Amino acid sequence: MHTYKYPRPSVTVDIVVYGYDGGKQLKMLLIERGGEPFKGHWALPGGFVDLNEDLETAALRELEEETGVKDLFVEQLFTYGAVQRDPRGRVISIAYFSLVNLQDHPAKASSDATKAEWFLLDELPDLAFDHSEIIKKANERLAAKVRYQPIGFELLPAEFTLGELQQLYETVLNVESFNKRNFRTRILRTGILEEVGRQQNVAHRPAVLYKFNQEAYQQLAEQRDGGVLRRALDFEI
Amino acid sequence: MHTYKYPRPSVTVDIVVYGYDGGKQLKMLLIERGGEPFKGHWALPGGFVDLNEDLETAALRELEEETGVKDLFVEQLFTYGAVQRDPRGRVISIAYFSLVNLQDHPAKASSDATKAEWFLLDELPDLAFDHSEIIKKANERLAAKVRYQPIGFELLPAEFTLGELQQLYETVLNVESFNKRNFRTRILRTGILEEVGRQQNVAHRPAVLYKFNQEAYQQLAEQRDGGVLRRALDFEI
DNA sequence: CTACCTTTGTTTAAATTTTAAACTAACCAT
DNA sequence: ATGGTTAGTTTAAAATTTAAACAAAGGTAG
Repeated sequence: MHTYKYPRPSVTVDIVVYGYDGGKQLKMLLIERGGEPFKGHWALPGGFVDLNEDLETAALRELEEETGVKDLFVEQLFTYGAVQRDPRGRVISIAYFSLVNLQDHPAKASSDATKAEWFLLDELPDLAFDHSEIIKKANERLAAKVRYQPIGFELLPAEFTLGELQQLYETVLNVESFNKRNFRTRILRTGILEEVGRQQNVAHRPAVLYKFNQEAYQQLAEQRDGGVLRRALDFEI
Repeated sequence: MHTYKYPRPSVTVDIVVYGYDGGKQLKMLLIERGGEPFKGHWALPGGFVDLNEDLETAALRELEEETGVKDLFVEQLFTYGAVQRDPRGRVISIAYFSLVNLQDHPAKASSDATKAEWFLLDELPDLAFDHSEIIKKANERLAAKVRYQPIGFELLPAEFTLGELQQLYETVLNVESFNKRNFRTRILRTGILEEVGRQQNVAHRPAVLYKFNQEAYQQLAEQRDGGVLRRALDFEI
């Protein structure tokens, strides 16, 4: 038992993980809750923060415990602390956000969660707590992020074509399709792509395969104003 | 006394408030700590969250208690939870962020704080806890925010000239001076300004006075992609 | 009252960038 | 060989941006 002079809230983390498999829609990783409250409901992976671990560490630990998904980068999304958001009492939750390649991150339930599954974004079930609100914010963040940071590094296979990269952008931005010629020239001029070969065995002119140039990608990701990239994508969006 | 089955962290809020008075630099509101730890050191206003108040409410309450500053809009910045960030034990702090007009928000110390003062941004003293890190993040957020949201509503007097608005942008972005003619046309075409009269008694051609068009301003502030505004400012930055 | 100073505000032509049409290339299947 | 399909290039017209030159509206000094 632990005793304090003043009352204290519980603190949890929740993790919003987007997965991509090359298709026209993103997926999201959810768990089915094995305990009360909301037993049997779907929810974001997450749980209580240990006193001797940092917040991000807690997020990664809970995610792996509940879904088996690991080896990913997370970024902080928002902290939810409405007085009544959890029926167990005052619980403040720091939400995290991540993008992964679906092939490398299968979901397998364990411990607290009875199931862990990838859901298509427009087929999400009803969610426990205020998790719908968290996901709404995450969607906004993702749409905003795309505009000032490069995406793809975590979502695509190591080598990919410009067509695949464009498909990803169209998926994330939920746009029909933007001009292929211009996407090409603009993305290439950012310098984040490096040619690594050509497609094999396709029934048409083989596309050039690219990989991300780590250094240029990193630089774009860090410059928070996103000038080059924004200008590169500021069309048809 | 309050007893729990598992240990719990303390939860605080910290508030980064920027003030503007028409000059070439922004100011920031700090307090001198009246109690341990870091007694006598300067720090961001802030304090413990009550269990029956929302996070934002706690931020506004602590700010008013410590500095007398009230009636402002805050937005969440980031949550700091490193294990060793506070010598008193595990303390997780949700940082908030705000912009105010200095004329309307004088600082007057009270309660926990012995002093409350506005500091020029490049003359900040050494700070308690990890507050320097918080301010660094706030500065980044401010610079990023300017690019996709209109600013000025909270920072300028009700009526102002285009010159004053431009001065503000130059101050916030920390740029020398950008093209006056283009600033004019770009800002005007966003439709966020409304003419309300002319300057009086100035030793030169009097400038037109503007106020923000609430509706148009609000709309720009909400559309998270910031298209119009970004294009309006994407020059010389 | 006049000349002049300062800052505001407008017009516009040249430079740059964007857009998308037309075209060319590469591969497989039949 | 021919056709189907997707990849990739060239380029001229359209749109936008940039900044030079200029005009306007006050106050002030003599």
